[in-house]
Amino acid sequence: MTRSPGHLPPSFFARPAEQVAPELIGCLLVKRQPTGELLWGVVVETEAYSQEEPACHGYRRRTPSNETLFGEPGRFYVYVSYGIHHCVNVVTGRSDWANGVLLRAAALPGEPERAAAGPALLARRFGLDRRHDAQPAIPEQGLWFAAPPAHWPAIGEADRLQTTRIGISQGQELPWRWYLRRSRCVSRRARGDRTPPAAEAHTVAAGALAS
DNA sequence: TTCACGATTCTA
DNA sequence: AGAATCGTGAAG
Repeated sequence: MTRSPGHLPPSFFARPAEQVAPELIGCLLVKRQPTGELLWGVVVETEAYSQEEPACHGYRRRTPSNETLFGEPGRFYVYVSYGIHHCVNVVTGRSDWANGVLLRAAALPGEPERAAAGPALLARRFGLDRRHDAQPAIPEQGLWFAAPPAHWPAIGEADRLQTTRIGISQGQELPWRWYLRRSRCVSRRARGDRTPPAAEAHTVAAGALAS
């Protein structure tokens, strides 16, 4: 079924966003280019959103623009931010329940560290826009997630920092943001995080693997 | 039809 | 710290 090794199946996303979001850290976002080449990056920062809290796009009502968030898990939900930017989510949970994980940053092999440091930059780098909205995250569609290669060092609880979400005015108390501590590709570090941002094992590993 | 507001980013 | 910039939802 899975032609692509490590492909995260739709069932992976059929759980609450706050459960999926931390597990997505370290996974690969992969896009098959028109040329056939693969563009990929390590997900280093995510946020969870859920219908019952006010920061969620599905908090108020179901509309044409947030419809995907209410749909099947395992699809991309792409929305326009500030009229200019695009932000990419993967839908989680179950149908008829607005639930999803925002992809906030990724580390790309052989590219500037901050090329995808932020949700809009990530979307731009991967060339994603509203046309990708509602698209299933499967290899057959050309855009999907893969588990970290088995020979990479496993990411544990201690490698992730859990903190509050960014850029929202409501629901700021919820600790629903996670990022890879050592990564330099994170959009913004949490206040009080004094982890030396020097070590970037996974970024380096990614670069090495690409060559 | 009009208005206010961002799940952001870049610059000073 | 502040501006840029425009799609979208709620109000009128």
